[in-house]
Amino acid sequence: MNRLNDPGDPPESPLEDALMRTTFQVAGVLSAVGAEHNLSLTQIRVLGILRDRRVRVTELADYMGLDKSTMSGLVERAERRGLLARRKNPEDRRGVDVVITEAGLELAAVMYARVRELLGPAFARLDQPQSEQLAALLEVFLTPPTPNA
Amino acid sequence: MNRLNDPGDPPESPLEDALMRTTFQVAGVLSAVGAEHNLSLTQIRVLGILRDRRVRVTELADYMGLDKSTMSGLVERAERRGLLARRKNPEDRRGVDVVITEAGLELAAVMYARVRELLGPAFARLDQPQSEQLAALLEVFLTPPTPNA
DNA sequence: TATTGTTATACTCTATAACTATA
DNA sequence: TATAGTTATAGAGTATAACAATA
Repeated sequence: MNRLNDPGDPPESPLEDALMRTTFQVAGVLSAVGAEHNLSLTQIRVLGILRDRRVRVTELADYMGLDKSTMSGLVERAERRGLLARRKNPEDRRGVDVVITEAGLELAAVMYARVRELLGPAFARLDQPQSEQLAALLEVFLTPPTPNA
Repeated sequence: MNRLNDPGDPPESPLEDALMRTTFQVAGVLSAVGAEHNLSLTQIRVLGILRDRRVRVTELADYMGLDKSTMSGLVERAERRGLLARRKNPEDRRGVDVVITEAGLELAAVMYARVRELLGPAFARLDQPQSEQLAALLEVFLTPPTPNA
Protein backbone atom coordinates (compact mmCIF):
# COMPACT_ATOMS: atom_id res chain seq x y z
CA MET A 1 0.00 0.00 0.00
CA ASN A 2 2.25 2.79 1.10
CA ARG A 3 5.88 3.12 0.23
CA LEU A 4 7.80 5.13 2.69
CA ASN A 5 11.17 4.12 1.39
CA ASP A 6 11.57 3.64 -2.25
CA PRO A 7 15.01 2.27 -2.82
CA GLY A 8 14.89 -1.04 -4.62
CA ASP A 9 11.52 -1.63 -3.07
CA PRO A 10 9.08 -2.45 -5.84
CA PRO A 11 5.47 -1.78 -4.90
CA GLU A 12 3.45 -4.79 -3.99
CA SER A 13 1.41 -6.07 -6.87
CA PRO A 14 -2.29 -6.71 -6.39
CA LEU A 15 -1.54 -10.41 -6.71
CA GLU A 16 1.15 -10.39 -4.06
CA ASP A 17 -1.08 -8.44 -1.78
CA ALA A 18 -4.06 -10.76 -2.30
CA LEU A 19 -1.85 -13.77 -1.82
CA MET A 20 -0.51 -12.55 1.51
CA ARG A 21 -3.95 -11.76 2.79
CA THR A 22 -5.27 -15.11 1.62
CA THR A 23 -2.41 -16.86 3.35
CA PHE A 24 -3.08 -15.14 6.65
CA GLN A 25 -6.79 -15.68 6.34
CA VAL A 26 -6.56 -19.41 5.68
CA ALA A 27 -3.79 -19.84 8.24
CA GLY A 28 -5.96 -17.95 10.70
CA VAL A 29 -8.88 -20.29 10.12
CA LEU A 30 -6.62 -23.31 10.51
CA SER A 31 -5.19 -21.91 13.73
CA ALA A 32 -8.62 -21.14 15.10
CA VAL A 33 -9.87 -24.63 14.35
CA GLY A 34 -6.75 -26.09 15.87
CA ALA A 35 -7.23 -23.99 18.97
CA GLU A 36 -10.64 -25.59 19.44
CA HIS A 37 -8.77 -28.86 19.89
CA ASN A 38 -5.57 -27.59 21.46
CA LEU A 39 -3.59 -28.19 18.32
CA SER A 40 -1.13 -25.82 16.71
CA LEU A 41 -1.01 -25.05 13.01
CA THR A 42 2.08 -27.20 12.87
CA GLN A 43 0.34 -30.18 14.44
CA ILE A 44 -2.60 -29.79 12.09
CA ARG A 45 -0.23 -29.91 9.20
CA VAL A 46 1.50 -32.99 10.55
CA LEU A 47 -1.84 -34.76 10.83
CA GLY A 48 -2.79 -33.62 7.34
CA ILE A 49 0.40 -35.00 5.87
CA LEU A 50 0.18 -38.31 7.69
CA ARG A 51 -3.40 -38.93 6.71
CA ASP A 52 -2.22 -40.90 3.73
CA ARG A 53 1.46 -41.49 4.31
CA ARG A 54 3.87 -43.23 6.63
CA VAL A 55 7.08 -41.26 6.82
CA ARG A 56 10.27 -41.22 8.80
CA VAL A 57 11.00 -38.53 11.33
CA THR A 58 13.75 -36.85 9.36
CA GLU A 59 11.78 -37.06 6.15
CA LEU A 60 8.85 -35.36 7.81
CA ALA A 61 11.11 -32.70 9.31
CA ASP A 62 12.71 -31.92 5.95
CA TYR A 63 9.34 -31.88 4.27
CA MET A 64 8.09 -29.26 6.70
CA GLY A 65 11.32 -27.32 6.92
CA LEU A 66 11.88 -28.07 10.61
CA ASP A 67 14.79 -29.49 12.51
CA LYS A 68 14.62 -33.19 13.33
CA SER A 69 14.76 -32.41 17.04
CA THR A 70 11.72 -30.18 16.63
CA MET A 71 9.94 -32.99 14.87
CA SER A 72 10.92 -35.38 17.63
CA GLY A 73 9.12 -33.18 20.11
CA LEU A 74 6.08 -32.68 17.92
CA VAL A 75 5.72 -36.42 17.41
CA GLU A 76 6.29 -37.10 21.08
CA ARG A 77 3.53 -34.73 22.18
CA ALA A 78 1.10 -35.94 19.52
CA GLU A 79 1.86 -39.52 20.44
CA ARG A 80 1.20 -38.77 24.09
CA ARG A 81 -2.24 -37.62 23.00
CA GLY A 82 -2.83 -40.78 21.02
CA LEU A 83 -2.92 -39.06 17.63
CA LEU A 84 0.26 -40.56 16.20
CA ALA A 85 2.41 -43.58 16.84
CA ARG A 86 6.04 -44.46 16.23
CA ARG A 87 6.98 -47.64 14.40
CA LYS A 88 10.40 -49.11 13.88
CA ASN A 89 11.47 -48.88 10.29
CA PRO A 90 11.84 -52.42 9.05
CA GLU A 91 14.68 -51.66 6.67
CA ASP A 92 16.91 -49.40 8.71
CA ARG A 93 17.17 -50.09 12.39
CA ARG A 94 18.06 -46.48 13.07
CA GLY A 95 14.85 -45.29 11.49
CA VAL A 96 11.50 -44.45 13.06
CA ASP A 97 8.33 -44.24 10.99
CA VAL A 98 5.50 -42.03 12.12
CA VAL A 99 1.94 -43.15 11.51
CA ILE A 100 -1.41 -41.59 12.27
CA THR A 101 -3.77 -43.45 14.60
CA GLU A 102 -7.50 -43.96 14.26
CA ALA A 103 -8.05 -41.17 16.77
CA GLY A 104 -5.73 -38.96 14.75
CA LEU A 105 -7.63 -39.67 11.57
CA GLU A 106 -10.92 -38.90 13.24
CA LEU A 107 -9.67 -35.65 14.67
CA ALA A 108 -8.21 -34.66 11.32
CA ALA A 109 -11.55 -35.35 9.66
CA VAL A 110 -13.41 -33.28 12.23
CA MET A 111 -11.01 -30.39 11.89
CA TYR A 112 -10.89 -30.36 8.12
CA ALA A 113 -14.68 -30.47 8.03
CA ARG A 114 -14.73 -27.51 10.37
CA VAL A 115 -12.26 -25.66 8.17
CA ARG A 116 -14.55 -26.25 5.21
CA GLU A 117 -17.42 -24.95 7.27
CA LEU A 118 -15.61 -21.75 8.20
CA LEU A 119 -14.29 -21.21 4.70
CA GLY A 120 -17.70 -22.03 3.22
CA PRO A 121 -18.96 -18.44 2.99
CA ALA A 122 -15.80 -17.45 1.14
CA PHE A 123 -16.13 -20.35 -1.28
CA ALA A 124 -19.79 -19.52 -1.75
CA ARG A 125 -18.83 -16.21 -3.30
CA LEU A 126 -17.35 -18.07 -6.24
CA ASP A 127 -19.54 -19.80 -8.78
CA GLN A 128 -18.58 -23.12 -10.24
CA PRO A 129 -16.52 -21.85 -13.21
CA GLN A 130 -14.75 -19.37 -10.97
CA SER A 131 -13.88 -22.06 -8.45
CA GLU A 132 -12.43 -24.22 -11.15
CA GLN A 133 -10.48 -21.36 -12.59
CA LEU A 134 -9.10 -20.32 -9.23
CA ALA A 135 -8.04 -23.88 -8.48
CA ALA A 136 -6.37 -24.13 -11.88
CA LEU A 137 -4.51 -20.85 -11.47
CA LEU A 138 -3.30 -21.81 -8.01
CA GLU A 139 -2.04 -25.08 -9.45
CA VAL A 140 0.00 -23.15 -11.98
CA PHE A 141 1.33 -20.97 -9.22
CA LEU A 142 2.26 -24.02 -7.16
CA THR A 143 3.59 -26.19 -9.91
CA PRO A 144 7.18 -27.20 -9.33
CA PRO A 145 8.53 -26.11 -5.97
CA THR A 146 8.01 -27.24 -2.41
CA PRO A 147 5.35 -29.90 -2.33
CA ASN A 148 3.09 -29.27 0.62
CA ALA A 149 0.35 -30.84 2.65
CA MET B 1 -21.03 -26.24 -2.00
CA ASN B 2 -20.15 -27.08 1.51
CA ARG B 3 -20.30 -30.45 3.06
CA LEU B 4 -20.42 -30.29 6.77
CA ASN B 5 -20.99 -33.68 8.15
CA ASP B 6 -21.08 -36.35 5.66
CA PRO B 7 -19.66 -38.99 7.94
CA GLY B 8 -17.85 -40.48 5.01
CA ASP B 9 -15.41 -37.59 5.19
CA PRO B 10 -16.13 -35.52 2.12
CA PRO B 11 -13.27 -35.48 -0.34
CA GLU B 12 -11.42 -32.24 -0.49
CA SER B 13 -12.28 -30.21 -3.53
CA PRO B 14 -9.45 -29.27 -5.88
CA LEU B 15 -9.88 -25.67 -4.77
CA GLU B 16 -9.68 -26.46 -1.07
CA ASP B 17 -6.66 -28.58 -1.69
CA ALA B 18 -4.89 -25.95 -3.77
CA LEU B 19 -5.73 -23.31 -1.22
CA MET B 20 -4.23 -25.28 1.65
CA ARG B 21 -1.08 -25.99 -0.28
CA THR B 22 -0.78 -22.37 -1.33
CA THR B 23 -1.21 -21.26 2.25
CA PHE B 24 1.53 -23.55 3.52
CA GLN B 25 3.80 -22.60 0.66
CA VAL B 26 3.48 -18.87 1.15
CA ALA B 27 3.61 -19.21 4.92
CA GLY B 28 6.72 -21.33 4.48
CA VAL B 29 8.40 -18.65 2.42
CA LEU B 30 7.46 -16.00 4.96
CA SER B 31 8.81 -18.16 7.78
CA ALA B 32 12.02 -18.84 5.93
CA VAL B 33 12.58 -15.16 5.24
CA GLY B 34 11.77 -14.35 8.84
CA ALA B 35 14.23 -16.98 10.01
CA GLU B 36 16.97 -15.17 8.10
CA HIS B 37 16.35 -12.27 10.46
CA ASN B 38 15.30 -14.16 13.57
CA LEU B 39 11.70 -13.12 13.20
CA SER B 40 8.67 -15.37 13.49
CA LEU B 41 5.76 -15.38 11.08
CA THR B 42 3.80 -13.56 13.77
CA GLN B 43 6.38 -10.81 14.09
CA ILE B 44 6.54 -10.40 10.34
CA ARG B 45 2.83 -9.94 10.29
CA VAL B 46 2.96 -7.40 13.09
CA LEU B 47 5.53 -5.38 11.16
CA GLY B 48 3.44 -5.68 8.01
CA ILE B 49 0.37 -4.37 9.75
CA LEU B 50 2.18 -1.51 11.45
CA ARG B 51 3.84 -0.34 8.26
CA ASP B 52 1.00 2.06 7.67
CA ARG B 53 -0.93 2.12 10.92
CA ARG B 54 -0.61 3.11 14.56
CA VAL B 55 -2.77 0.83 16.66
CA ARG B 56 -3.43 0.05 20.29
CA VAL B 57 -2.25 -3.16 21.87
CA THR B 58 -5.69 -4.68 22.30
CA GLU B 59 -6.75 -3.60 18.84
CA LEU B 60 -3.72 -5.30 17.34
CA ALA B 61 -4.33 -8.42 19.41
CA ASP B 62 -7.96 -8.66 18.32
CA TYR B 63 -6.99 -8.00 14.73
CA MET B 64 -4.59 -10.93 14.77
CA GLY B 65 -6.72 -13.19 16.91
CA LEU B 66 -4.27 -13.28 19.83
CA ASP B 67 -4.65 -12.59 23.49
CA LYS B 68 -3.64 -9.13 24.66
CA SER B 69 -1.04 -10.67 26.96
CA THR B 70 0.50 -12.45 23.99
CA MET B 71 0.61 -9.16 22.14
CA SER B 72 2.22 -7.51 25.12
CA GLY B 73 5.06 -9.98 24.88
CA LEU B 74 5.40 -9.69 21.13
CA VAL B 75 5.59 -5.91 21.33
CA GLU B 76 8.00 -6.07 24.22
CA ARG B 77 10.44 -8.30 22.34
CA ALA B 78 10.18 -6.34 19.11
CA GLU B 79 10.67 -3.11 21.01
CA ARG B 80 13.77 -4.53 22.68
CA ARG B 81 15.12 -5.06 19.17
CA GLY B 82 14.30 -1.52 18.14
CA LEU B 83 11.69 -2.49 15.57
CA LEU B 84 8.66 -1.07 17.34
CA ALA B 85 7.97 1.51 20.00
CA ARG B 86 5.22 2.11 22.52
CA ARG B 87 3.49 5.48 22.73
CA LYS B 88 0.97 6.69 25.26
CA ASN B 89 -2.43 7.07 23.74
CA PRO B 90 -3.30 10.75 23.97
CA GLU B 91 -7.03 10.18 24.41
CA ASP B 92 -7.16 7.32 26.86
CA ARG B 93 -4.56 7.21 29.56
CA ARG B 94 -4.94 3.47 29.89
CA GLY B 95 -4.08 2.96 26.23
CA VAL B 96 -0.77 2.18 24.58
CA ASP B 97 -0.23 2.72 20.88
CA VAL B 98 2.28 0.65 18.99
CA VAL B 99 4.27 2.23 16.20
CA ILE B 100 6.92 0.92 13.85
CA THR B 101 10.37 2.49 13.94
CA GLU B 102 12.61 3.44 11.04
CA ALA B 103 14.61 0.29 11.64
CA GLY B 104 11.39 -1.71 11.61
CA LEU B 105 10.32 -0.17 8.32
CA GLU B 106 13.68 -0.92 6.77
CA LEU B 107 13.64 -4.50 7.92
CA ALA B 108 10.08 -4.95 6.69
CA ALA B 109 11.09 -3.59 3.29
CA VAL B 110 14.07 -5.94 3.10
CA MET B 111 11.97 -8.93 4.06
CA TYR B 112 9.10 -8.23 1.75
CA ALA B 113 11.52 -7.71 -1.12
CA ARG B 114 13.05 -11.07 -0.31
CA VAL B 115 9.64 -12.68 -0.25
CA ARG B 116 8.99 -11.30 -3.71
CA GLU B 117 12.32 -12.67 -4.79
CA LEU B 118 11.55 -16.15 -3.52
CA LEU B 119 8.03 -16.19 -4.90
CA GLY B 120 9.26 -14.77 -8.20
CA PRO B 121 9.60 -18.10 -9.99
CA ALA B 122 6.06 -19.01 -9.02
CA PHE B 123 4.74 -15.67 -10.22
CA ALA B 124 6.69 -16.06 -13.42
CA ARG B 125 4.63 -19.08 -14.33
CA LEU B 126 1.61 -16.82 -14.74
CA ASP B 127 1.33 -14.43 -17.64
CA GLN B 128 -0.11 -10.99 -17.18
CA PRO B 129 -3.79 -11.83 -17.79
CA GLN B 130 -3.51 -14.86 -15.54
CA SER B 131 -1.98 -12.81 -12.74
CA GLU B 132 -4.75 -10.28 -12.96
CA GLN B 133 -7.36 -12.98 -12.99
CA LEU B 134 -5.88 -14.79 -10.02
CA ALA B 135 -5.68 -11.56 -8.05
CA ALA B 136 -9.30 -10.79 -8.93
CA LEU B 137 -10.51 -14.24 -7.92
CA LEU B 138 -8.65 -14.09 -4.63
CA GLU B 139 -10.23 -10.73 -3.97
CA VAL B 140 -13.65 -12.29 -4.44
CA PHE B 141 -12.67 -15.08 -2.11
CA LEU B 142 -11.46 -12.61 0.49
CA THR B 143 -14.20 -10.06 0.18
CA PRO B 144 -16.06 -9.53 3.44
CA PRO B 145 -14.59 -11.44 6.36
CA THR B 146 -11.50 -11.03 8.51
CA PRO B 147 -9.46 -8.17 7.16
CA ASN B 148 -5.83 -9.12 7.22
CA ALA B 149 -2.38 -7.71 6.79
C1' DT C 1 -18.01 -1.74 37.44
C1' DA C 2 -15.65 -2.34 33.12
C1' DT C 3 -11.62 -1.84 30.20
C1' DT C 4 -6.47 -1.42 29.10
C1' DG C 5 -2.29 -3.22 29.53
C1' DT C 6 1.23 -5.86 32.19
C1' DT C 7 2.96 -9.71 34.82
C1' DA C 8 3.27 -14.53 36.60
C1' DT C 9 2.76 -19.11 35.24
C1' DA C 10 2.70 -23.09 32.43
C1' DC C 11 2.76 -25.07 28.12
C1' DT C 12 4.12 -25.71 23.16
C1' DC C 13 7.31 -24.66 19.36
C1' DT C 14 11.83 -24.04 17.71
C1' DA C 15 16.94 -24.46 16.82
C1' DT C 16 21.66 -25.77 18.43
C1' DA C 17 24.62 -28.92 20.43
C1' DA C 18 25.74 -33.24 22.31
C1' DC C 19 24.73 -37.91 22.59
C1' DT C 20 23.36 -43.22 21.08
C1' DA C 21 22.70 -46.58 17.95
C1' DT C 22 23.04 -47.91 13.86
C1' DA C 23 25.06 -47.93 8.96
C1' DT D 1 32.87 -41.70 9.21
C1' DA D 2 28.20 -40.52 8.39
C1' DT D 3 23.26 -40.76 9.30
C1' DA D 4 18.81 -41.35 12.26
C1' DG D 5 16.75 -40.11 16.18
C1' DT D 6 16.64 -38.40 21.06
C1' DT D 7 17.68 -35.35 24.80
C1' DA D 8 19.20 -31.07 27.16
C1' DT D 9 18.97 -26.39 26.94
C1' DA D 10 17.43 -21.83 25.96
C1' DG D 11 14.43 -18.67 24.03
C1' DA D 12 10.11 -17.29 21.57
C1' DG D 13 5.03 -17.82 21.14
C1' DT D 14 0.71 -18.71 23.38
C1' DA D 15 -3.35 -18.58 26.74
C1' DT D 16 -5.21 -18.09 31.56
C1' DA D 17 -5.49 -15.75 35.72
C1' DA D 18 -4.52 -12.01 38.63
C1' DC D 19 -3.34 -7.32 39.05
C1' DA D 20 -2.88 -1.83 38.80
C1' DA D 21 -4.40 2.16 36.56
C1' DT D 22 -7.90 4.46 34.32
C1' DA D 23 -12.56 5.02 32.58
